Amino acid sequence: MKIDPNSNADLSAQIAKSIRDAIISGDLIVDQRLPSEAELSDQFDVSRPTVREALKRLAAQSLIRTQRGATGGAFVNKLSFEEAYPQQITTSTLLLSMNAVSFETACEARYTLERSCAPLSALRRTADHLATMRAEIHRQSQPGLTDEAFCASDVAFHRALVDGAGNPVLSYQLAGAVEAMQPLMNMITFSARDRAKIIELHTALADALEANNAIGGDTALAGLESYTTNLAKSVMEKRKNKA
Amino acid sequence: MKIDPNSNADLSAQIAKSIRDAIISGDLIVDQRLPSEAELSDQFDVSRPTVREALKRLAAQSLIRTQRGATGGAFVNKLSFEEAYPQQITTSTLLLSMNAVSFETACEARYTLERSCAPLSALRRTADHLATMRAEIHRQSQPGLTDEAFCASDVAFHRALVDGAGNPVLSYQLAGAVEAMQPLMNMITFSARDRAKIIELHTALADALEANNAIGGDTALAGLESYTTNLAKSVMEKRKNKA
DNA sequence: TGCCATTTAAATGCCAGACAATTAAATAAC
DNA sequence: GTTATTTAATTGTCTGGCATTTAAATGGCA
Repeated sequence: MKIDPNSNADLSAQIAKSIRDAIISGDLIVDQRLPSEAELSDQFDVSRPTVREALKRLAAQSLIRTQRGATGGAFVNKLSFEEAYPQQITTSTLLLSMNAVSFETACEARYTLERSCAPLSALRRTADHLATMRAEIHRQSQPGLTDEAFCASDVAFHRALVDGAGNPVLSYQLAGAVEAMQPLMNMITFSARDRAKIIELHTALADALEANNAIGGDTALAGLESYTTNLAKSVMEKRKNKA
Repeated sequence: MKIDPNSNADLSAQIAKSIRDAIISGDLIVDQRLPSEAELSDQFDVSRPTVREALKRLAAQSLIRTQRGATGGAFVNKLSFEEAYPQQITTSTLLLSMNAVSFETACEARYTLERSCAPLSALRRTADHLATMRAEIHRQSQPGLTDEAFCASDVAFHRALVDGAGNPVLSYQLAGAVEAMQPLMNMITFSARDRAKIIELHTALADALEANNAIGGDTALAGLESYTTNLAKSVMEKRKNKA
């Protein structure tokens, strides 16, 4: 583990990279204890605060966890899907909002990915997944629901669909695509008629999955995509005309 | 921006969360300058090193960038797809290796997602994408190629396929799924016959995309998936018998 | 006036040393 | 043998300082 004095990166960034590489390459394995901060400062020939900054960088990526006390220290963290989810969602959300991704582009990505999960979900969804979807459909039909709550429920519904495929890698990769849409969806005002149509398509989707009907699921998702896209388009146009 | 003294999290973690929330909510916008480290220590009533640890956490997530000098400071960073790619890939790779995800599961996720991109790619791929795919096919047929280089070229080929869909959100979401497979693929030894078969399927795929033939592309990808899965299965069995 | 060199000030990068808080293990007391 | 106490190791935090970088302010000069 050495440091390049010619690099123009911060010392803490270089140290973090060095340790990160060791984790990725397998030189440091899960639950292995890193040297103490004092030892690391010696090894890298930097001060303890600098080492700490490096460790915080790694902690921010959930690559290590720290424990205080006598047998404490920094340990290589077993990155779990649960931990990775929120990061994935945060990053995806910021990517969309900061890069002015159009509603169409984001929507296309989301539905393209979801439609690829639907056949697997039709095959493997459990009763639990179906129950979640039905519950969310029921919530969506509540009259007093705010637009935001409606969108949140929509996300929960679609997450259940994705999880139904029974592939954690797939669930992880899609978490960003599905959840990051919510801020965009929140910009839309849903009329009672809009909601009824969406609920109808959600019901058709749940029915298809319950019947292990992959083609029906795909049809419903395709319908949702075109309906959502058109809805967004008309809302945007109305807003433009007003302004 | 306040801190909860009852939380058992590090001060630097709390401060990082506070600033991160401000960025996500839009209270801090892209390129906006954060208060200086000294000002932040005053505002949060902590020392400068603690503030710095918080800022390093945010820097590790590419949420801020820092500049030295008179008009320097920490600025909200415009998170770009280019920056997000490596993080996504690192996280995906570690998730697979640390959670003992089976080859089948990872492979299924990868090909499921890729097959969803193929129709769009058949529609929109540019000459550039096709050229990249052809070049990688050519590289794959070089006799002296190591298994690792073969896999790396495989990844590049599939990235071109995904990028051909012309949807940056899709490219980003799939980067993890495609690239994270490489360490798993590297565990396989490819015989000349294996490579020939894979190159044949790659060629069929490129031909289909060139002809805007979505169905042909899907067929080739399905063939690739089953061939890869079976290949991995037989390699694993051989290894098991040896041991 | 206009241009160039110098100085200055503000900010981050880094360091040394110290103390507080936490925790497990070693030790002592009963 | 069990419980209470002490001890030592480690991270968390603070104070204060110096080095480095950079843009802007200043000053000198034509």
